[in-house]
Amino acid sequence: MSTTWQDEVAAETRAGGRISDRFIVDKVRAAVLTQRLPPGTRLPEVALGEIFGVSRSVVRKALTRLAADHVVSQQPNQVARVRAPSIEETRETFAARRLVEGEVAALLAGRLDAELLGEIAARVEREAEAHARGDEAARIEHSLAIHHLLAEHSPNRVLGAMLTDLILRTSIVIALYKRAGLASCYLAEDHPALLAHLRSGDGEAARRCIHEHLQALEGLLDLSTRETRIDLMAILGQREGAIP
Amino acid sequence: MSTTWQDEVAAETRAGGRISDRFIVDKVRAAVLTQRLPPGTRLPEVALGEIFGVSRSVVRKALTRLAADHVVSQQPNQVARVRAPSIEETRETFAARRLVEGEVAALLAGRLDAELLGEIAARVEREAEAHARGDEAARIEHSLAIHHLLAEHSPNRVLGAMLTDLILRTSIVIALYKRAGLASCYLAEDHPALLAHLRSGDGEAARRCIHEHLQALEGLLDLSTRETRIDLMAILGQREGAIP
DNA sequence: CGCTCGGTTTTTGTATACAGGAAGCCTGCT
DNA sequence: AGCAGGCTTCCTGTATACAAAAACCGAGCG
Repeated sequence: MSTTWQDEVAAETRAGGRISDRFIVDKVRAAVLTQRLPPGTRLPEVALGEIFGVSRSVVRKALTRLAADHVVSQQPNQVARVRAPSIEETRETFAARRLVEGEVAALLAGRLDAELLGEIAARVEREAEAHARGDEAARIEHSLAIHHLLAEHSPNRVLGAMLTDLILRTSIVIALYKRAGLASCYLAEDHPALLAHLRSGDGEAARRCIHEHLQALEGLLDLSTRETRIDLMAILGQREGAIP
Repeated sequence: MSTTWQDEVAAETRAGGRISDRFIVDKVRAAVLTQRLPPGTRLPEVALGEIFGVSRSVVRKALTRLAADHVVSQQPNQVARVRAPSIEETRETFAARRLVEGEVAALLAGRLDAELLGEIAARVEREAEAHARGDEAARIEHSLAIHHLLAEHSPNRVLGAMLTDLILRTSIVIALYKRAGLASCYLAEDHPALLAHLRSGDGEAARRCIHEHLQALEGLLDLSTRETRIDLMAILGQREGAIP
């Protein structure tokens, strides 16, 4: 994704699609996830409007939705900024996701049809391949897809929607707090083990598996309280020109 | 609350406050909770704007936020309508709340300071009094306050925010599906028992208590699948003039 | 050198105008 | 009478203009 947003807008309009708030939400969210938009980045409405070729009305709607998704923070009479979840919030988000995704996995175990199981199995395999060949972007895509499949097919759709939200939020903080030296947050055993439990129908094992998986993932992050780099960035940080 | 919205607007402006989207959100939400706005009610932007004395911009923002809270449904190029959660969604909402509020209660047990415990105890007492004297509105207010106190003071604020949302949603469906003959959804033993567990610090007992409480509450509703009264109302229902 | 005060600039909040789509309605035909 | 088609009317989507608030910048002073 080395293209600029203007290029994508041009491609979209050529393809006959109108630029709507949803388009903007997707692009900004993707940019935050890949850290092309670092935390604290200012997102003025007019600037975004010019980039996407729409008026402030559409941009405002998009920003409101991004705020509801906890991607940006919107305070009255102030510019919207890319949110920088604190270390504490990061821990709490992981804890919440452990609870919710564990329950979803437990509900789902043994109830998956063959097609869905196959889809998950394919993703698990392709994730391992991507990791082996060092393609981190592809690995993340497959890993996210696995968890999104669980969320989308949750028998309890309310929990499923909550899980979708939590997956996004954890992805953001993983990008934020990934230990500098670490090439990848990959745990080779976890996804295959989860798949096995889902297939065998052992709900409690699936729950435990999810729990440990997320615990391990959180452990790979640099959540040292001493170094409050992020808070400083949020307070001082008005690095401009980051809009590309 | 027998006053009309126009009266409340007049009172607010006299008091020096501007009418903002938040004001509208609160009023509509309250009206939905008390069923002054039945499910399916149309909420055209211009009509709301005239009632509250603001332009469509503000109304739109309010409606967007109400949609994010699952109070109204907004589909492209269609009027916003008061949402009518299905029976299935009702069950799923209760299940989600059992999971989340159970965890919050377990986290909270034994960690509450004396002041908060006192506040909860006072609410429990006043709820019983209100029930004894047949003041259902006051009883609901105190009951909601108890659960909101748990949500607000959750050590995990992410879970706390999720619980706040679920409390609202369950309140809506309780109002919707309350068994016709039932005067009140009151379970005399539950809140005092919860308080005792929170005080003693037995987290698992508190979780179980919440679980059973919510299960009992759900049992008091009329969720018979045969009678799809609500779906019909959502489909046919465009009873107008229900705005005041 | 640091701080404060005032003006300027940027940015959001709100209202309004116009265009497009959906729903309802009335007429005319079968 | 029932139904199809077109028309009118209502309602939302988007753009834009103006007002108010906040942020920024620089001069003047301690």
